[in-house]
Amino acid sequence: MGRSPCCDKDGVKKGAWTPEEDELLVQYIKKHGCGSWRTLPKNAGLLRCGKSCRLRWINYLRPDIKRGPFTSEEEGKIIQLHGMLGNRWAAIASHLPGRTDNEIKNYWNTHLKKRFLHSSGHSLEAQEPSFKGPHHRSDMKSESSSVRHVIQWEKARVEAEKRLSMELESSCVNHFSKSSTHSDCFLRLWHSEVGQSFRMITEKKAESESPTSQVSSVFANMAQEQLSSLNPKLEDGTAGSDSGSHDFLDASDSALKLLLDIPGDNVGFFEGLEQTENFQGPLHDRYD
DNA sequence: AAAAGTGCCAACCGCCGAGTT
DNA sequence: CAACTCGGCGGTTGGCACTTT
Repeated sequence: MGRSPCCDKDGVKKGAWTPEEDELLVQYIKKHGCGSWRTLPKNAGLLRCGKSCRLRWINYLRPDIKRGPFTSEEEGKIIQLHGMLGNRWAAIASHLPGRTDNEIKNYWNTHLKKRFLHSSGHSLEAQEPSFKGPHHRSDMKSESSSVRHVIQWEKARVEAEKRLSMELESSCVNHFSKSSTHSDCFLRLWHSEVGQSFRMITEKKAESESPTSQVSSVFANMAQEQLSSLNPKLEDGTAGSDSGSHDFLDASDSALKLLLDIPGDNVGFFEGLEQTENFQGPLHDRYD
């Protein structure tokens, strides 16, 4: 089943936007709002694809865009959120007011990623043996380069997170030491959007035989046990996907905020999994 | 001064999921 | 239920600016 292009390729302008085009787009959206991106360019008198207009508005023309370099606080948030969410730039951006997913993605790829690889003490490319395919599992030495690439990357990432968390520990408000237990933290995480994503991934992967899915399943079972012991009412395991049944829990925003407050010691359960061979992180199916 | 190399970022491309017909 | 539209997302790239040789 093919799909029609989002716009007629002929007569559609591409490349850098001119100030005149920007002006047309801004004026139109100010008057009529975004509405349908597909029809917007025609109505606004622009020879652009609707997608292009949307991107231009979201990444550049929106009035609430924050310009200028990232602050160290923003950088810290990006690092921690990336540790939890992986390359889900839009989700990360939603926690950084005024920053766009594109901006964060660029910043990560051009600054942070490089810095982590450097500080982790080994380059990813430095260890590149023969490729034996993604499912070769006899031992670590013969592990496929792509899998080890992921492992190396995860290690570098976790190290960086840990370091950052320790740095922040002294200055941040320790949410958990005051009112919550470790288990409580876990419970909240499990019911958050993050936890929901993870459960979905785990369910899918459990169908296959891959080591990654086995590790994920262990994590999922562990989580489920914790959950059951803490709140027997939820032990059927389906409750987590029904946000309406957990009015004591906030949506993803607060859950992530909570996670951002976790000091270094409390993210140990992620780190422990990282030490397992082939671990790709509970939320990182996109690395597959 | 010019060529080559590198970094950065705006914009494009193609895929996906949700919603609609 | 299949076919299709649309918005949204992440990966990638083109081209400009700057630095190095």
